Amino acid sequence: MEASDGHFTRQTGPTDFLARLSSADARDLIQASQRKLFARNEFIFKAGDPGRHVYFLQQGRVKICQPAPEGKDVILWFCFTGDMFGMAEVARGGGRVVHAQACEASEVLVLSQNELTDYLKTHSAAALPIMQVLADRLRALGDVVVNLINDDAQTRIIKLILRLATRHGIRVGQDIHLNIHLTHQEIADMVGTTRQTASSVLGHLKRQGLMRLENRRIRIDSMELLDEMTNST
Amino acid sequence: MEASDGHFTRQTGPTDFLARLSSADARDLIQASQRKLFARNEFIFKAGDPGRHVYFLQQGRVKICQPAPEGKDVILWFCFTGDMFGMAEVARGGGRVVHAQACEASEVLVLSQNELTDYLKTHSAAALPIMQVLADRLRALGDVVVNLINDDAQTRIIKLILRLATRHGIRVGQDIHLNIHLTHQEIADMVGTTRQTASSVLGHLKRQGLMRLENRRIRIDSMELLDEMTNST
DNA sequence: TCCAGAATGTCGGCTGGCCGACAGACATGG
DNA sequence: CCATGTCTGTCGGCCAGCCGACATTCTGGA
Repeated sequence: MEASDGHFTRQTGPTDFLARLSSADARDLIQASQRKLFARNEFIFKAGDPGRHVYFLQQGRVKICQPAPEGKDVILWFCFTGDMFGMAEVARGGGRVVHAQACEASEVLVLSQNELTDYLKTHSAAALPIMQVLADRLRALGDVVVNLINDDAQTRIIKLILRLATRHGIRVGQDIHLNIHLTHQEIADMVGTTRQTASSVLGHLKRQGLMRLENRRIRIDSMELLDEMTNST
Repeated sequence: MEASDGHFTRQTGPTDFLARLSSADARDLIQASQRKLFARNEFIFKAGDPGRHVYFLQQGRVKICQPAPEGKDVILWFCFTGDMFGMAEVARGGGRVVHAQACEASEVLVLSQNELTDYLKTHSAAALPIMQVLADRLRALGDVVVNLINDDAQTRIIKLILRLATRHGIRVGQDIHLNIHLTHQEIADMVGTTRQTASSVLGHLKRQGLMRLENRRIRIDSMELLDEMTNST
């Protein structure tokens, strides 16, 4: 068991892009870019915007979600300190297809497309980490797709929690804390169910003592037991 | 390569990686890599393999699918002539999580991880097209996720067909031909339904004169009408 | 050319989970 | 510290789509 639902290792998170750059490359990136601040819930960009900038999250938390016709936005992933986002549209061209919204007050570095290509010309070693981030997300989305296709609502929710825990969880004593403010509605939207179903599944898990929600933040009591529920019931 | 210029948005296919390289870069890539042939249905790699090589499809068609616990493989996407695949694991490290299987006799260029990094050092302009390919797939998977979450079976199937047509369709007279051999089962697996439901939806569409299946290959009579069915019924 | 194995068409029963509805519990900013 | 709007728990009715089963058609390899 090596891949998707395995156990977690790095604290820096597999998503910490900035940490992967050499310190010289990171310094130059900071120098080449412009610093910007965003308030909680503010949009950094929205679907439909031109999309000529890449962002690096220096501090804070950002939610990437893709709007669907009837206002049902789907949360694709979260960005944490060190993460890069907005890259896809810059590389590929065309406008934004997703929103990027600050979950809390956040500080980002902004680089225009031209600045990025210039930077890459002189810092070719930075290309690989970028590919890594993209590759990593590709794999994560692949898992999501498989999950959506094969699993029932309860399993989807459990696997979502495990995915988040693996990527963003912090061990606190016996527990694992997820420092993401999530409503049942948002969980449902990430997993393709209704709020009601999500509520009932989460209630069920809570009653089994597998996890809690404290102030809309997930606390996991036992990854192992949660994982087991995946193949049964 | 050609995919003749009809009324289509993008011709060369957004997926044609090799076409995006400068001719010098492409030449060097071919020189640095090793040529390999695969028979129809042969696996180029399987989930669990080490995954230290990138592949460039010179000729043929390759199916990328991710295995799920109970043997229900999910087809994530297809690669056509000029496409790159196997990049994600090379960039990210870790074993393969997907299978790559030749849909027909295919010819690929193989590059080891080291050869790739060496190549990128001397051909830094090639980094951007790689990012483009990854970004493009990321976006495609995002669409799939939203589609899976929001739409019912019929709409999912129609949108799948439209996606494939947009990316890989070839205009032939009034029709658009999709040169991909697909069984109902495979369509169902891409879209998260059962074979029976897929059969019935496809039968329905055929009866409406919106599309046909000739020798397991999709022929679309009217993209417009198909598209309309997306928002109704 | 022929034939076995694969793919398709279709039916009915059954159920997971959607939908609407509402009461109670928070949490947050004034 | 309170009020209000948001979030959570839970219920019952209902239906899209799953499942199993079967007959029929197709097709690709020998």
